[in-house]
Amino acid sequence: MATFKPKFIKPETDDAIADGGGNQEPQNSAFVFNANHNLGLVEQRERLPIRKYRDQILYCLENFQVVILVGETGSGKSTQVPQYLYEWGWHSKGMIGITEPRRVSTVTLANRVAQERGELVGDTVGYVVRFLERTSNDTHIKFMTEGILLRELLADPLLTQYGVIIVDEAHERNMLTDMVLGLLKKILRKRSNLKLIISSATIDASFFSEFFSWPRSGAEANQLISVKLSIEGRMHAVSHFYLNEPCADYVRETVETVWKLHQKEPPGDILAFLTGQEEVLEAMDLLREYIASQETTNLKVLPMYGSMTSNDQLAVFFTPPKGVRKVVLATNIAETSITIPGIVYVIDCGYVKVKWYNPTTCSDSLVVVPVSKASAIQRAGRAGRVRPGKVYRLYTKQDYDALAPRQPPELRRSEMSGAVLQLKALGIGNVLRFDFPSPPPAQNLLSALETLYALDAIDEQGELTRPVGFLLAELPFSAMLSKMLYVSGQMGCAEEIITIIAMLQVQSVFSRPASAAAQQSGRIAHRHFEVAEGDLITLLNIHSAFVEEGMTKEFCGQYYLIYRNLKRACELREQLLNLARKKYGIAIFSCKGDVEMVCKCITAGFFTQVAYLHHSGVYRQISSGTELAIHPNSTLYTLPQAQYVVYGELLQTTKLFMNHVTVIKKEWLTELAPHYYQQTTVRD
DNA sequence: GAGCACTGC
Repeated sequence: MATFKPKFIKPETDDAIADGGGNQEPQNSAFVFNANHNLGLVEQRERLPIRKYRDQILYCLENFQVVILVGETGSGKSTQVPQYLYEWGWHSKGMIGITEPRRVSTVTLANRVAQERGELVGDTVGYVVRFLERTSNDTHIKFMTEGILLRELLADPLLTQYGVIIVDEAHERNMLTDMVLGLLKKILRKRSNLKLIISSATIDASFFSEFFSWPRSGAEANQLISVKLSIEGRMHAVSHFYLNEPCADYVRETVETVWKLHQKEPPGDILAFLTGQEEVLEAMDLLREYIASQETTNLKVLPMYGSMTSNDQLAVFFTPPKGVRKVVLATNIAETSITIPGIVYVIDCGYVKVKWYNPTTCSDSLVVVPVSKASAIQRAGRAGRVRPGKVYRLYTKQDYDALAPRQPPELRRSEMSGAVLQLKALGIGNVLRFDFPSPPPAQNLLSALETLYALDAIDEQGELTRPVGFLLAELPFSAMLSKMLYVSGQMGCAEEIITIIAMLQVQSVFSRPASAAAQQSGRIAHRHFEVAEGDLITLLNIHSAFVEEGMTKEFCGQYYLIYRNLKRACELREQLLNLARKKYGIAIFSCKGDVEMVCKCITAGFFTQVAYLHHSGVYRQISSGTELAIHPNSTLYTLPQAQYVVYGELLQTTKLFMNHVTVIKKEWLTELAPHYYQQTTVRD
């Protein structure tokens, strides 16, 4: 099509391809193509791209304390490097520990490595994730989640059991990754015999090598601490195309690009990235208009976003019939979490929706911002998995060049009270001076310290209090929920509070179907559990009903609930009950239907997050007077407004919305948090 | 009347 080509220019040099070749394998692919799947395990190991780097890796580890391994997951580094170290005898200096960001990959990798060694997992190769442990005295290669290593640090601050630590997927820069890296830096300076391997994406390698460098004295003064090692990957080349001029409406531009691509380009499926559900649905409608204008339709358009039911999501994994092209309009879910097969063309709108913590209002904002280069590269890489592909970026080459290298890491965008508590428990007195890989805004740390002080977890000097502070640091959830649990032990309703906490740990239990009719039925079904006290008591009701009805899928189907999440909440609940009783000595009693008691415990955790009904008819934050609204997802949205409520979280979108809302009585505030609420500050 | 996406102790 003549009108199509001039819109995009191909960069004159191919350095855009070289630097943006998509050399990043998704972290947690649902599908990993293995060309050697019918070879024996030994031959498979020999054929992996990483094999030819083995001696180099071992050499670097002999000579440097920190090795930064740059390359993709498909290169086999997560499974092979631990084995190379073991085969070379590194385990004689202590265990080889590998941290992973997720439970599933931890278990899968351990199983795979054990299998390659012809052993059962739990022997030489073991793993530890929350609630699951497969290790023995013979375990020398130990896979674990980052959270587990952090917990081990509490008992063994110098990690004396370990000779080498491998931090896998470090470029993800989760909150825990950053905590672990900051703490490891401290340890490495004290223990010169501890080695660290960081697995990273290209874009972050220099950052890590700068972070892991510090002055040394004597003969070693000029010797570098870290070294970078790049491992080539197996991706196909991706050609990059840009707009000549910025576009005004990227949803429309996406649709037009899909259509032109479809007319002009050879077969191959299309994946388009948009920022949210609303845009995906809008683009679907626009594209349907194009399709309706044609006589024959050989284009299959599919949406893909997180809140779709998993059944609807499955549609994108099917191969379309011959002669039909599949177009997937997706949110960021397709960037790393889900790998859609058959994609040859990618359209990148250039924006992403992110959550951002605002310490002045203690709320999260949901904002649309330009993507980072790392994301743009990751998105483009989705086109090069099956054969050479093409990416169409709906912005100019100049705009691309000006993009930030990466999104600020999670730790800089999040509420910090949990992290601060952890650091305090590890003996780091002044968290403002802790060496974070990317320091969070001081404001975020100060706001976390204020919260912890209000919860009575730290004293005026910033020291952890006994018993509350130390208990809160040990409990595996947020400081406010931990406080709630602590108080519930004293008030005799820990059973109910543990249920509520477990329900809050899992993703939403409410199913939200795509069709309008089903949405309406779902809403009516959910009303069955709703109570005037609010969302947390509603969750309590759902849990009881689920258990009473035999925890069946049928029950969930009938009431539009997500079985998978409810079942996980029940498992979590059982384990929390055990943990609270055995490890923390919390008395587990049920208040047997005394709802007021449960609401009081909720208040004891959330008392810093209170809103009162202003005479103008809107809610205001009690501490600041800021206007707040009940989130439409809350059960209280449709009920008459109560005078006082506490909330679990604030989200800024079109308004400042309160979520997880519970109705309270004003008197409880001065009763449960007298140090925080002087009688006079509680308004009527 | 509104919902980027995840993960962990």
